Amino acid sequence: MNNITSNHYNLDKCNSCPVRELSFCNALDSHALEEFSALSKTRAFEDGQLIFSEGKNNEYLGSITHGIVKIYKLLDDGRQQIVSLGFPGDMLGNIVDAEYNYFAESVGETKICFYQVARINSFAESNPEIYRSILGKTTEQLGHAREWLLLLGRKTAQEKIASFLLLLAEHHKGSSPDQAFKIPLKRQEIADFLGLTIETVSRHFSNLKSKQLIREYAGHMLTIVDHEALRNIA
Amino acid sequence: MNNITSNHYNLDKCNSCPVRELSFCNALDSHALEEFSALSKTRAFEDGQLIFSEGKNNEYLGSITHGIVKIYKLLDDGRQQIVSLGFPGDMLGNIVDAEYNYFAESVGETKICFYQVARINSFAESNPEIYRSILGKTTEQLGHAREWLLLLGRKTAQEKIASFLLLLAEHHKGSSPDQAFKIPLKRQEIADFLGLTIETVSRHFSNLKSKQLIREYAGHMLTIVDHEALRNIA
DNA sequence: TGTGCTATTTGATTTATATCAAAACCACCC
DNA sequence: GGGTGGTTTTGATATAAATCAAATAGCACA
Repeated sequence: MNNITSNHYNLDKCNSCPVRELSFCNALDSHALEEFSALSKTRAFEDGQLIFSEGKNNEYLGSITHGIVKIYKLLDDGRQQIVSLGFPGDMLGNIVDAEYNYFAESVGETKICFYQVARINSFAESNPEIYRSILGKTTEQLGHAREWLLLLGRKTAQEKIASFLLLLAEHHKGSSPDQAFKIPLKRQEIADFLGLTIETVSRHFSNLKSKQLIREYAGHMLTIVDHEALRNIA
Repeated sequence: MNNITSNHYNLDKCNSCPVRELSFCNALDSHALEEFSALSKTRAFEDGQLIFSEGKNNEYLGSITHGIVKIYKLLDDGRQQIVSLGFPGDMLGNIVDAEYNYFAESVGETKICFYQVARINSFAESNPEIYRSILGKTTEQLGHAREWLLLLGRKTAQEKIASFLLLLAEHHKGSSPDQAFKIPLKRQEIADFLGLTIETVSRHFSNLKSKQLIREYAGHMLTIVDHEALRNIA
């Protein structure tokens, strides 16, 4: 990542942070947090900006504060697989490997709070609980990855789509259950997340619409009409 | 897991441990290791024994010392997906979640060194570096899981088989490159690892044999004849 | 040496999804 | 308000892998 310092703003720190309770820094007490937060730099991204790149030096650990980040891998011939979607509160990157192993790209407008890995390690000398906290986030990501292994390896296209829609709905839990929400990914991205082609995704969306389980309007606003039926499919 | 104390032997501790350099306990200095090792109980398993079960209390963290463990998830109708193969030195379970999220089963004869999660946490109060070490193993597993997401989502059956064989070969690196090794999994298990059916696995094995890229004899001893070609396929 | 039992291979056929192709939709901009 | 480019939908067809079915191989044990 180049130019980490551009575009950042250090003023509204953790106290006004929207993911204060969710982020890995949550484990720190207020004294430690004050020290820790001084190490952070928040940066904003527009839609589709590359955040991390495979093979690059692993210099930063991030915490997503706004928006969504897609993490993906590529095969030589361009086939792509999204291996994770990062939502607010999710950790981005790791402090273990010497290099990044993935591409990370913003989906819509996104803000991320970055820490230098080296600084986290120094900080940890007097605050080792930060490792426990990062471990918690990593274990959570491992759980999601393995859930998706089951989906990719053993679910049908219809089951994949239903699971995906329920995953999105999970992230709008705050609002009422039948609330409409925006589908943040394009059809091609959904395909790359579910191991399908764009046409198959589109067809199954149409199918669910015609069965009245979902409705889509204004381009990409989605309402899940029949949660129960969708859960049975998934 | 029931009956943790049966079948164990505490005599040969870390000094004679075959995975001393690989396991998460490696991070500890000899003093800390002495204290830590007193908490461990090693247990042996025969082929096909259930080690962990989904939904059960997460009471133990393990380190595989001998053999292979398959970690898998199930769908309601019995479809199965192996989400990880654990080899010697790999960590089994986690210290974060309240419950196990997977089934774990021995593949062939297996030995595992167990620690109670509660005891690890007490130990960590004076030896917090153990968290950093567990984090390292967890990050490694996350990397493997995401590699497999790419495989399941985007690779063809032939590419899957080739990748699988190279993965196995990786774990016999010690021996010479063209050395024969035993395929530890049955065809059905390979299928459940690669998101295929048993017939498809069998056909592609036959195909690779007829193309002289691999040879198989004495039931399940495998030689990779043409590493390079296999790597090109994968 | 034969008798089951399970695992594996091979064959025939079906099917879900991919591929190829074109039309429809949508957002943006002059 | 009508072009322009990208995205999505829909249709026709192809194909890889699944399914169904049966033969073969391998192995434990009488």
